[in-house]
Amino acid sequence: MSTYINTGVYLRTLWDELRYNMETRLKESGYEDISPSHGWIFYNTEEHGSRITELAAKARITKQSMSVLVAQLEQGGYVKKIHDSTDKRAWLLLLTAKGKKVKSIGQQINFDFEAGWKQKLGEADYKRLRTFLARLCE
Amino acid sequence: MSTYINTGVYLRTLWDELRYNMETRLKESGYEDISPSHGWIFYNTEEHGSRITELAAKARITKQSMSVLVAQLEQGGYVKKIHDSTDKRAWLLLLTAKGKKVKSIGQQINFDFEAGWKQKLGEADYKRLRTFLARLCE
DNA sequence: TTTATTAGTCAGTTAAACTTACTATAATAG
DNA sequence: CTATTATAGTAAGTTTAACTGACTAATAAA
Repeated sequence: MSTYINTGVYLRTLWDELRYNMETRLKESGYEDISPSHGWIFYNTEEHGSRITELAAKARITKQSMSVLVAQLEQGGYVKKIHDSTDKRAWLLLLTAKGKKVKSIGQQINFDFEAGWKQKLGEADYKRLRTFLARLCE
Repeated sequence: MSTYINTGVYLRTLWDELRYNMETRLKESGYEDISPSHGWIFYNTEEHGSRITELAAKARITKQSMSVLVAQLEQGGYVKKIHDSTDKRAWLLLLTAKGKKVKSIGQQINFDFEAGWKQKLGEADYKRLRTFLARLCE
């Protein structure tokens, strides 16, 4: 009488493992002032610069909350703000060299962790899994 | 020059959609005193009863934090605590009838949402996806 | 030119985590 | 059989990341 396990439970379990790993590894690497919510900013800040309002909307938090997170990263030297030449009210958020380094470290940490998944499923099935997930995210 | 998207990004995106849907639907159904953190308790409280310490460890939060969440659910009438006959220090947490109802509503909400995913991938591929995820969660 | 919208800040609040310190019960070691 | 240690849970206070409401400045639209 095994009960049906919602797909979301699997997603949550795996996402949680991944996030836990990231926190642990980043702390080991000496980045103690970065939290998962900051991580989102590293990942979603565009090369050419992103607006706070735009980031907030994508992250589904208020612009005030995003302002606070950004201010923390600014203090840590991970991001900087420049004036937006096309709109004098607006700022553009950019990753600094330090920020870009952390971003790539983070991506590598996830990539390494996911290598364990690849091994568990085998190369072919892991690729299929990724295709399915990508289709669902479209 | 498309860059590799970490699998975790897909997981997070989908998990986020699901959670957002759950919050919206539960509120619509009139359950405004239940948050995602409480949802975890509904899902993980065993039929025969669970200890706070045990739940806290599984959820990777402190027992104090779990105590607070449990107290809130207790006040809402979703759970009750009974003495553990095998250990006089301990309590066993149980879902009340109201709690069980909310749990099944929640599962149905997710199931309905995931039906959209099933449709997007097709029955066969969705089943494969679930198998892959289940294997990774083992 | 007034009015509405948009980008962002400031001040204060809430929720869910945290830490440190505590009580009560149980298990174990001398 | 006591003394110590471990475990279950509570209490008080703190931190963090979210929130709301009220604001300024720049821009767009009527």
